[in-house]
Amino acid sequence: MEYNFNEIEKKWQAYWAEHKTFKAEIKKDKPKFYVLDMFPYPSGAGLHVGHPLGYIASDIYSRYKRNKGFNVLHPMGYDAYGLPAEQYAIQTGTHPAVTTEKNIARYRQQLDQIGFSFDWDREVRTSDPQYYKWTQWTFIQLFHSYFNNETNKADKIEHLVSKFETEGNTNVNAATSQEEIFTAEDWKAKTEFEQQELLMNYRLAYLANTTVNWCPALGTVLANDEVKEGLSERGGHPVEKRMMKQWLLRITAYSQRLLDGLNTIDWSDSLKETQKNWIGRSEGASVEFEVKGVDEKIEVFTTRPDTLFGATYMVLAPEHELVAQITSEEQKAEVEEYVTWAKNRSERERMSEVKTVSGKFTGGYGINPLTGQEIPIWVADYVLMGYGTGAIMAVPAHDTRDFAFAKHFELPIIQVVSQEGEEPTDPATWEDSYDSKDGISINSGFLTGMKTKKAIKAAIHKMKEMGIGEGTINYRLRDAIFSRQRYWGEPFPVYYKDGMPQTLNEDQLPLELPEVDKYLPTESGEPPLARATNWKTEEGYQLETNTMPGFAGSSAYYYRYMDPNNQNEYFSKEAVDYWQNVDLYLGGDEHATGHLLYSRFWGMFLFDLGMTVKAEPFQKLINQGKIQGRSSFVYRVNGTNKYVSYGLRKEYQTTRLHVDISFVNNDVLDTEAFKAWRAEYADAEFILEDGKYVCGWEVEKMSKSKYNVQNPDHLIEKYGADTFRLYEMFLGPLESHKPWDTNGIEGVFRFIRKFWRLFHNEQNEFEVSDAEPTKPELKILHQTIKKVADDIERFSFNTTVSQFMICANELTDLKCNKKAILEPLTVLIASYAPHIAEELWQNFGHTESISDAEYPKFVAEHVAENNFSYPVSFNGKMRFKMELPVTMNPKEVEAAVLESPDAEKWLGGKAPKKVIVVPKRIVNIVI
RNA sequence: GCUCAAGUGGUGGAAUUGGUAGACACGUUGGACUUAAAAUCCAAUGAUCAUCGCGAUCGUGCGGGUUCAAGUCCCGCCUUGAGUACCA
Repeated sequence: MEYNFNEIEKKWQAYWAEHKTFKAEIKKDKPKFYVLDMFPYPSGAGLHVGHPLGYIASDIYSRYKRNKGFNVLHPMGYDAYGLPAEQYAIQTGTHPAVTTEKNIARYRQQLDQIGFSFDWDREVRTSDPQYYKWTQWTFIQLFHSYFNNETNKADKIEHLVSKFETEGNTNVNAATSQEEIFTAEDWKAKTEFEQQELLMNYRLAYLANTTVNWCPALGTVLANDEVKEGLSERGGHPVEKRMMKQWLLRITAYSQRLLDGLNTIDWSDSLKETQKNWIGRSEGASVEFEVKGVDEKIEVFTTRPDTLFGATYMVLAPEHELVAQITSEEQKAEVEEYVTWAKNRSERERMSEVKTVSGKFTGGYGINPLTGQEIPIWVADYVLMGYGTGAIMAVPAHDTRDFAFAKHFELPIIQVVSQEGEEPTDPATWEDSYDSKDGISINSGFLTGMKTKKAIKAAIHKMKEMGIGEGTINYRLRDAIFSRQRYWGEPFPVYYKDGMPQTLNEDQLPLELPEVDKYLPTESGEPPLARATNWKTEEGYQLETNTMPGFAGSSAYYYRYMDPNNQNEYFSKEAVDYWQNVDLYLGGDEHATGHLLYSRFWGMFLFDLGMTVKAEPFQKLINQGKIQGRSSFVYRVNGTNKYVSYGLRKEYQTTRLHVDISFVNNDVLDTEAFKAWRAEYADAEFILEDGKYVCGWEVEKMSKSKYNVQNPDHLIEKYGADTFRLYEMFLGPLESHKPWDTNGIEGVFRFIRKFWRLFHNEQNEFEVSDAEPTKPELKILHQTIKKVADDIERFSFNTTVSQFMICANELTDLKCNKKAILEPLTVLIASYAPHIAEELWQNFGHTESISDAEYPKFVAEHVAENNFSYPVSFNGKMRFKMELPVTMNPKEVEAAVLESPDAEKWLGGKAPKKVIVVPKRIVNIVI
């Protein structure tokens, strides 16, 4: 074999490992560059061709930056805690640590054979006590912190306590769920238990009784981002709402900073948009409504205080605390029944019934503070307890949902917004609500005649004056539920003393995950950790039995990589001062609202503690697209065991069946392999076209059940890692989703062998010449130097591969085997195909790794041309080309073109109306 | 429903600032080499028309518009994918 990739690749992988070629160290004289991949969860299935796509791109970028003179940090590790290993443990009794270890070994072996430039000395695993010690440590800091809205950052809870001792909470502006105002005397009068309970309303990590997403099948609660369409993201099990006492992180305190920070980072617009929507900021006003005959006020949130005059009824969420108090005797039974029904529905049921209107009248009345009018109070599940205050004023004329509700229950509708110069019509005749963000107030007392924007301001001003409301900002973002009733996660560094949670001392960390007899909840429904014997502190206090969620360990691993073996602190000041933050982060977009939001929050908190130097952890972020499978199909003639070829299938009644892509080559089925596949196909008969059985195909998700999984191990065995790397990049733009084409890899394999032949004679001996390069040879080299650098910088990896092909084709045509050309070319390709590059580099006589080589300098003269071939268009249509010196000015070009015989033919004797000359681009003649 | 992204040959895709549409590959067809196959090399390959070695017309989802010039910018639609789901 001429190009023995197997031998070459093994040789260089061993070399890199042995010489620790990619070990990153702080080098203050060199600029740093931190390239990070989202670390994988090591699943049992191993990698398929989709997984390494991002790793290859980031590896190319890392190697390129290294050649460009940067000190590159490019680490890898494992997000080792997770549900699959635990589910497997429940079924088989195998400890999740064992499964995880095994899967990691397999991942490592698969990663190694692709030839990545990771610094493996920096590997982290979230399930390693030396790692999760710092996850626990951060939790303790969060517990002892609150968010000061005055300084807009986290502060020590002790500072808050001393304030309470001197002046109570009257002047405290903090992110809190504490509503009640108290004085210093009140504070001092409280028992320690009461004080601790109150502080929970301020802590950034706090314990609270709250509505959670409970997943019975997984036996745990889930965070909002772990629930997709009412089902658990992992496993797709139904999720329901439940009240439970849980740990939460007060991420909502950072809502505004999380929003503002988006303007400072280089992420895709769509990802920023997703985060913006998830944070969901809306400006509006809170308004108090008095309740007739009850000494309570209902606070509502509205974005349209200008429509207050159109509020004809109010709605409380079924869970609203005032429902029982407001409900009249006559309505009591009905309302109670409704509330019970609404509370007991699963999320999925609730969502599928979005279009059906339901609700009950409570019998109570609220008083419109501006009109003094009594309006009925309803309870309905279209109002959510989780947003705003869980109560609304309904303006049916101008809100779609209120309109539908009012129509259904025949409640009055009053129009209060109109368009300028438009006559108001009778709302009773409307088909839809009039949702105008931009109009003129009508029927609205002092607001009448004002434009919406002004009316909103005026309404807020008036309400403030009356002391019934004020302008407020609401966020959709909810605090993150941080407890999981699972085994395989970080234990909380928390114990309970007299019913109140206390944190362990930092010197007691890590609190290691205990052994349990079964990975299931106890008989009494407590989490698995309750099974651990003596799960108590030395003093005998009960330790927390919940564990932390998946995002705990992944929220700051990027900082730990900077100093992964530090025994004394999370990471040293020196390390973080040098490495700062991640310059380039690559990963899937499924983490848009989970990991990427929690990480930013976690990073901001560490920044507030003064531990880091950048508020945003990931400066540039790229989401690589998914690689889809290309499924193949056979067409079985119904009721027979005959299979008809794709082109003839219309002549029969057929059923389309997936067939394993390993039996299919260029859409032609290996019928013998197919017959051998399964017993039921052993006697299969085929109706062929042109002597072949042609399969149909479709692009689908890559999955086992569709028999379209491409295994990287097989491809690397067949073509080598360098070809595999090049082909993954050649498939298309990094960020777009694209199908894996089984056939295309052959073309890249052809290219790499062609490339190899440039350096070798017919006996496959390395042979390059010392001759001076010619102008065309220098031209293609320098074009390539420029194109490759430009394309890598803009993450256009597919076009770089094309350029390598163009370059190799051209040098082959020129029969160029000159060292002066091929040696720099080797450096250019080193980031994409590192093994072959190292081998050739060594043959040139180098003793150092090519990763230390300098990226070749681009010399513009080499690509400069004396002439430019002008495309000449007539009325925008290209008709002919004309070669002219680049030194000609537009006037001269125009003259030269008009004089040419070609132009004469197209002009047909007429004088051109206008001639446009763009130097070195185009000539356009208008006739 | 709302938000975002994307629609270019038989296929993956290229065209970076409005300036030669289809680079580079795959596939297909024909040819060379070979006992044969593989490998390799050469040629053709958007569609239609053509007195097919001159050429012409059409062509980047659809319909308009701006411009000397539009795949690229603007307006309206269609389709696909993703996210979100009563957010007041």
